[in-house]
Amino acid sequence: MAQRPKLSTVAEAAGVSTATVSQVLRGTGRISERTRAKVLEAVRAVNYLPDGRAAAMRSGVNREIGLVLHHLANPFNAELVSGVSDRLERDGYLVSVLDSRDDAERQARNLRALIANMRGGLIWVPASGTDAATLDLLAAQRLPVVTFLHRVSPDLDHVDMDNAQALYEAVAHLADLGHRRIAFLGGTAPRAPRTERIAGYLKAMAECDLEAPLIWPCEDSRYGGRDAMIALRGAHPEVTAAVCNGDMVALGACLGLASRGERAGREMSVVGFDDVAEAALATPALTTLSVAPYDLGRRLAEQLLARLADPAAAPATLRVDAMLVPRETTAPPLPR
Amino acid sequence: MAQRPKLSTVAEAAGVSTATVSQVLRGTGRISERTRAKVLEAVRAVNYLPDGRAAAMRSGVNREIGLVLHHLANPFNAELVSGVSDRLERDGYLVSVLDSRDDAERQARNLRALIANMRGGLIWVPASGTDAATLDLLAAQRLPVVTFLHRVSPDLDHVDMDNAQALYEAVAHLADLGHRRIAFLGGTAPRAPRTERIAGYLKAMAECDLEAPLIWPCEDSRYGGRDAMIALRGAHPEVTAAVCNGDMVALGACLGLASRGERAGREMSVVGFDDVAEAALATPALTTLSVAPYDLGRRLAEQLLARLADPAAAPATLRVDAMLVPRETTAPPLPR
DNA sequence: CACGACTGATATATCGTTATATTAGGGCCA
DNA sequence: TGGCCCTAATATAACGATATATCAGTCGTG
Repeated sequence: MAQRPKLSTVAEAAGVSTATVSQVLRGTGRISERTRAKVLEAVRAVNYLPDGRAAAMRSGVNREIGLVLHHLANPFNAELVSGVSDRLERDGYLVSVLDSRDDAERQARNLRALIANMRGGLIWVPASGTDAATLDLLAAQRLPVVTFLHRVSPDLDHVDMDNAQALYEAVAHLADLGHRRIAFLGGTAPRAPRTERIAGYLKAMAECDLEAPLIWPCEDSRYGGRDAMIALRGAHPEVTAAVCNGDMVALGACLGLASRGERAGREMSVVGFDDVAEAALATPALTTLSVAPYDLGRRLAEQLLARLADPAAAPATLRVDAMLVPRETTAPPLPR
Repeated sequence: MAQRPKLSTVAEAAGVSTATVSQVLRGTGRISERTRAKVLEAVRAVNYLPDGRAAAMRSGVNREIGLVLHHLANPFNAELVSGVSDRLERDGYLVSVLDSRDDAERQARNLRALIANMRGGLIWVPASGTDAATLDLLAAQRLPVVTFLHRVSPDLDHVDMDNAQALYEAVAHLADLGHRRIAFLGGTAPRAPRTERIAGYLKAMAECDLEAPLIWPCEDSRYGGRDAMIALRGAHPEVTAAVCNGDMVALGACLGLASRGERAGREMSVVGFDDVAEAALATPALTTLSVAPYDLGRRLAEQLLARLADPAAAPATLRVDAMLVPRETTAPPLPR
């Protein structure tokens, strides 16, 4: 059997030159209706699909975009991928996703591989521990990059959520319900999103005139949240509400309460962060801070398109607001 | 500032020819230690990263693999991605993921785009409604392809799980516990995995001498499972156990029971399928059929590597067994 | 000291496209 | 009928790498 059909295969089949075929497919140059039809027929006959690499190499334009995520398993990120893809596919780009699974070394490998295979742009949710060498490498390639969540360089476009504002809102909501002792649950590393959230938490605790703040670190997972909540209930029974560093922690916290025969929204109020699909469906449904991951993805894509359109523009920073979505895990505290 | 560094940039910096640089980097030819060192130094100095497209084009080998999934949001698939990536990255391949979100048209676009950008191979979990034109296109490119879950062509390597065996095992387990009326819950389309599962279910129902089978279709999601379970309990209160077409349906079913004040593993036994990460953590923990998605991904990768090594080999079919993982949602039926 | 064998580097063709220049052939007008 | 313009197609040179052939030297040896 034959090899993969190429431009010359089509040209032969149609009895014209390769240049003509290319012009027909690209819609450039002057081509008679008769030849155009002949060429298109030949394209169909041999099942021709152009080699984008060769085309990109010659023309210098590249419609492949890399999307490097720190953690694909989180449903939040799957939504984000959809938002990014839909927007970029609309403009004819191909988005390919890589998961660095929060491993800086894997991430560095991924980025190198993407650059080597010449993606035309990059949307990047950096993992913790991203090092300078990786950044230098990126900078040297002058690749359009938009980062999200964790800013790694002042030279790159960045989209961020207003973590402090979000936590402030969450605490204020709990204070309104009558809570006085509110803990912050989750995370361990002193990385940007968490420190900002803690700043917002502390600010709200101070301004709403609440009792002393309590920060309770734990792994950002369902496991971590469950164990942390169990430990917290044991150590500080006077705490009546917790704001969490992510929905996974919050859902874990609810499990922890359940394992003690308690219930989120009764003995203890719980607020999550992210609004993963599961949050609305859990029993009880989780009150959380939402950033609409699909829309966020769209905005990331649009920022990248803007950068591609004008590579010389000054680095932009977009800030997306989080909104409180009250559900069943927050309620007034039980009378003591 | 300069453009992206290329081979000639390095060559100039090192004062040698481009051919020499290429030979140093590829480790071919005869190069003195002195020049080698000089070249490597220059590579570092200009932050050079080779253009894989040009290299692939000239050398004819391609270390990019496409992974097209029907539904990335399912955590099962995120695990699968990890398994595939880890195995292929070990051999120096780059895996890029595309999510067709169960949309045949999007999937066709994705596949075309991947071929156009010359992936060297493809691991594919086909969406429902995959059409013949897409298959012809793939066939014409002679691209090494391994499919999973849903066989679309006898000419392609395929990895499958033994759905019938799995369901048989699930029903037998419930029968051992003393259940006599067991329903099959989930799915709507008459597609391969579901029909095979139903076949296994029916076989077990007959052979274990159980009451008449009951197939209750619903959307394969948490929503679908919840609503279906609520409806099922209303319509057939005599049914004491359900085997589900996926963990999402099963988890939804548990939510449905909870909303009625009932509990999976007490009023009703529930068995899932997939063993998503959440299954072990849910309350109650979900009994399910596991196919170890990470291992599965590894096997898919290995099948693809085998195909790449020998493109002429006859199409292979691998079958991976599912294992029952008993947890808390299955128990003997309540005495009537 | 002429010749071959070997070493270390370079020159050149090629991969499949696209961009640009060029050519062949009509038609129109002076 | 010669000159000019226009159309429709082709010829050719890139893009950035690699594979292969080739070329200078150096050395050993009869």
